[in-house]
Formats: sequence, C-alpha cells, structure tokens
Amino acid sequence: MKLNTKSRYAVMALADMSKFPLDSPVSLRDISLRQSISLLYLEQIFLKLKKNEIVKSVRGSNGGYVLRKDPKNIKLSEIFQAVDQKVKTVGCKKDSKKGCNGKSAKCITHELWDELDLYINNFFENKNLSDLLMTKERRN
Amino acid sequence: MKLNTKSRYAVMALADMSKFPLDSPVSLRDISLRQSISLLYLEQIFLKLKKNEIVKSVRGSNGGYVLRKDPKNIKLSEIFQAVDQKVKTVGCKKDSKKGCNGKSAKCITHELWDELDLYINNFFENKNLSDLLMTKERRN
DNA sequence: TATATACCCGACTAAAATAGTCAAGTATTA
DNA sequence: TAATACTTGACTATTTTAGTCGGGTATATA
Repeated sequence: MKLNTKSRYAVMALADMSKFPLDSPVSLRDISLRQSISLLYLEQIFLKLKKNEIVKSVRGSNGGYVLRKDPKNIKLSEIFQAVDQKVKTVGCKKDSKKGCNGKSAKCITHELWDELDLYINNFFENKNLSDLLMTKERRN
Repeated sequence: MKLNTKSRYAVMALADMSKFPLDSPVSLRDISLRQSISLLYLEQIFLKLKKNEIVKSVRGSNGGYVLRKDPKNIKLSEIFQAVDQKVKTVGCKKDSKKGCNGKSAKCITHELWDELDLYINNFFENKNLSDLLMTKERRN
C-alpha cells in the first residue's frame, strides 16, 4: 500500500509554489531544481493539474504556472483526483461480473474496503495546501 | 493508492476461517473454493501467516489451518504485517542519502506522509477479524 | 524580429512490482 | 498405502510505474 510518485510530486510541487508570491508565475524549471523532480515528469503532472483547474499556465518567457485558488482552499483530495490517482484500495466493483457480487456472501470483506477508502479520502479532504506550510513554518 | 491482492486475500481467507468452529482445521482447498482464490496463491499467503504465528497448520488428511487466537484478538494490522505489506506510503526514509534529508527544506511534505501512514495504520490497528463478521451478520 | 524561455502533448520504454504458477516434495489419517 | 493437505523455492507473465523523447506552440524582451 503505497502512494505513487505522481501524487506525491504533485503535492510537493504545489506546496513549493505556495511559498512564493501567488500572483506571479513559477516555472517548472525552478520547481524541478528545488524539489529534485524531473522537469519532463513535472510537465506531465502539471498538464493534469491545469486540466483540472488547480493551476493556470502563463506561456512564454518568464512564464510558468499560477495557483488558481488560495492555498488554504486547495484540498489535497482535489490534487489527488486531478492526477487521477483515486484512492480506491480494491478493484472489486459493485457490479462486477466475476468474484464479488452483492448477493453472494463471498466478498465478506467488501464493506471493509469501502470503509477504508472513505477513511483515507477523509484524510485528504481535511487537509489543504496551506496546512503543509504551516507545520513547516512552525518548526523554523 | 491501492491495496494488493495478497493483503486482501489474507484478510478474506482469515475472515472466512473465523466463521467456522475455531478448533477444527479449515483446508485451503475449501477457502479457495468459497472465496475464489487460487489454491496455490493461498498456500503462499498462509505460509507467511503461519510464520507470523497467526495460524497454525495441521498436516495430513483432514488437515488444514487453525487460527491461533480468538478472531476478536486478531487485529488487521497484524495480518498486514504478516504478509509484509507494510503501510508505508512513501519510500523517502529519515536517513536516505538522496532526496529528502532532514536538514534541507526540500521534502516539505515529509511530515504529511508520516502522518498519513500513522492515520492508515490506525485504521488497521483498531479493527479485528470479528468486527468483519459482525457487520455482515447484522445485515442478514 | 530573433531568440530564448517555457508551456504543450502524444507516444514510447525500461524497470519494478504484482499476481500468480510450477515442481517436487513431506506429514498424517483413514 | 492411498489420498489428502501442508511446504518451499524458483520461476514467469502481466501490469503498473516512473519516467523519457521528440517535436511542437506561445510570449517576452533585447
């Protein structure tokens, strides 16, 4: 049970952006250097973040990306959804042909996994970008 | 972020066992049939469960596996540990050479992932095998 | 207006993890 | 002694992950 780099990098990159003036574009190149994330990979990630309206892009020289909302209004759950790494711990769908179907007693643990999904989603639902910065600042 | 089949099957199989008299061995063949899990794969999983003293084996004809403890004393966290699918959402260790090291401000999200791990582990720590059965029985 | 910067985007790929299978056993009971 | 059932290590196909590559387009500024 582990998180993939895409979600992790997305959060890292956005947290990084949050530390700079929110109205001026931050280039992926800078993020790449500061966070040690491949530039090409970041581009892929930001394409998704853009499509999901978490950031907007400013093209051309001195361009970059800008957050579309205040960091305290960007929930981690949004970010995860954007890079489509949905928290779905198990493949067994409500109406799958094989294996677990509602009527048989087979998938006795079905409810458990649903509950787990909700539980984890709840974590991300209650955390926003500015939460991350605060804990960091408190320490320095 | 998804759970692998090994952990899932382990929980399913043990939950299945819990529904039968606790002192007589349940064969993997039966579990395999009831839960639609490959017998060979189950063998692999139960080897680990046995090594970690969650079940004990009874060899020979009419043999099978027996739970070593009462289902209400078997926490899901034990099961996960046994099939060594530790909940460690991120690879970035405290003292890794590359990437995230304590002193630099790089891994700004480090604390977040630690918190997430704790959060998820907490879920498994507070659930035991008999919890699963109860929710099921309540429905029938 | 040339050039450098930076986003855009689909296709591709190496490596790792997952989800099993296989073969060749050993122990026990009926 | 035959059948049942656990034992164990090695092997393998498939899928997923974590990127890279190539060839763009848009914009600012010198």
